[in-house]
Formats: sequence, C-alpha cells, structure tokens
Amino acid sequence: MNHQTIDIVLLLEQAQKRVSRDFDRALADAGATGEQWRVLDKLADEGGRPIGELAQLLGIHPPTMTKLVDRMVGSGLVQRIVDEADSRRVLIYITDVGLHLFAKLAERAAAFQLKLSSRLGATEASQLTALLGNLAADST
Amino acid sequence: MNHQTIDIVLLLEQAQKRVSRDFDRALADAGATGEQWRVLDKLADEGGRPIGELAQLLGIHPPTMTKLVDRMVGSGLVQRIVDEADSRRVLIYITDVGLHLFAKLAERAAAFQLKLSSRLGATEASQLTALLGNLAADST
DNA sequence: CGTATATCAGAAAGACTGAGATAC
DNA sequence: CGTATCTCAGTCATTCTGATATAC
Repeated sequence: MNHQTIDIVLLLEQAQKRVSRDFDRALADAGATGEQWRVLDKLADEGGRPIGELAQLLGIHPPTMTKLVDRMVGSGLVQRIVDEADSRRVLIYITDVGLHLFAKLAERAAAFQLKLSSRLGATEASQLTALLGNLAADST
Repeated sequence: MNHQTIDIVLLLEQAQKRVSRDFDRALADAGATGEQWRVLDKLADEGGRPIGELAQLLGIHPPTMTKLVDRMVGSGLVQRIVDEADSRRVLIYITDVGLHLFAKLAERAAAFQLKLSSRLGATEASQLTALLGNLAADST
C-alpha cells in the first residue's frame, strides 16, 4: 500500500540530483561544472553584475557566491571590478577566457537541454517549466 | 529576448532548494530535518533495512548514509543490528524514540504536502509527480 | 546615524573517490 | 578466489550564522 500523499519533496530532490549530476557530467570534459556554467551564462548575457545579484539569480547565498567567484577568478574566467558609481558594489565581468569556455559549454548545455526536452516531450517540458517556476517562486 | 531553451536544470535546482528549505523549516521546531524524517519514514513502513537500501531509496551515497545513521543512532532514533542471515549486512531499525518523533513529524509533513498540493492544484500536482518521477528514473 | 554590500570566520553536513575490513 | 556490504579517510564545495569593513 502506498501513502495517501506522495512525497513530492523527496521526488524533487531525487530528480534534481539526477539531472544536475548528469548535467555536470555532460560539462565535465570541457572542464567546468554546472554552477560555473550558470555564472558564465548570466555574465555573457550582459555586462558586469554585482555579487549579490548573481547570488540571487542562482539561488545561493552571498558568502557562497563570494567563494565561487574566488575560484573562478583564480581560473581566469571572471574578474572583479569595483563599481565606480557605488564603491560598495563589486561588479563581476566575464573574461575572454571565460567567453571561450562559455562557447564550448554552450554547445553541450544546449544539447543536454534538447535531449531532456525530447525525452519528456515538448508539452510535458513546458508543463514542467511552469510548475517548477511556480514552486521556485514565493511560497507564502 | 529570452533564450530559446529555458534552463530547466536551474529551475529544478531553485525549486528544490526552495521547497526543501521550507520543508526543513516546517520540521525544525519538532527537532528534526527533512533528511531524518525521510529515514524514519522508510523505517516506520516496515522492519529493518540495510544501509545500502536506505541510501538508494533516498538517493544518497552509502558513506553519506553511514554518517547520517551515525548521528541518528547518537540521537537514539534508530539502531543498528547485524543481519543474522548475512553478516555483511547491517539492518537499521527505528526505535521507540524514533517512532515517537516520527509521529510528531508526520503531522507537519502531511500538512506541508497538503499545502503544497493545494497551492499547485490537484491536477498540476499529479502532473508534477509524474514528470519528476520520469526525471528521477533512469535517463539512459 | 542607520542601512547596504561584500567579505571573512567557523561549524556542520553532503558529494565523491578510493581504500580497507569483513563476510558471502 | 572473486564479489558484496559497510566503514573509514580525506578532499572539496555548500549551507548557515554571525561578525567585520567599507561605503552610501
């Protein structure tokens, strides 16, 4: 006999772990993690972004983002530049090295997304996107 | 302009973090984490289970499960008993203390699940369950 | 002065890998 | 002997909290 209510929290965790692990492996041979790819993706779109904004976009805490950026600066993928208009803010910019890596990763990421969507089916994929967006949003 | 492909991996992570964090907070005042609740839930269903099976059910690695069980043994929630039929296996059983805590947690967990389902709507909740189950399953 | 931003420090738990001990 | 189960050891990245420095 099953429970009356299925444990949606557990399902979410397992699906997330599985997908993120597979995604990380799809990117590993290019020399980056999914997390790094996401940072590069946010920075490739526009110019520099402050640490706090990056942290919020990726759903991680500012101290964690500081360390993540530390490592990426160490790898030469991004650089810190203090905002001239507000010296409290530190803007993160992608470097040429980062752009080059991003180009390599983008192919793999797109292929992964495509495979995932086709596995689910187009209708189901957009349903899932909507549902996850709902969950990720404010739950108050 | 948006990307052609929405980053479903990022969405999954953000939804999972949000939901798991909220779930943990719903359980916190009863003195347990979501992870502990899941272990107790698996053990309350039946008798003892080997470490490896628990690890697989929860989608974590055996070494991580060993540490988790260590802490729960320390809290008196579960106990280790070597399998008589196969001495390599260590069966984990819930204790009376664990059962008592589980009862307290079950109310909160059920309330959380219910709130989540009603927020999504019944149809959407079962859609989500099916989609996540698909993702969590073998992606080969 | 009060607030905002980023960083630092440190404790705790997890992911992952590889190796070891014991038992089948 | 080969395999399976659990544990141990160690590294690394994350979470979370709280404190600090700097700038608005």
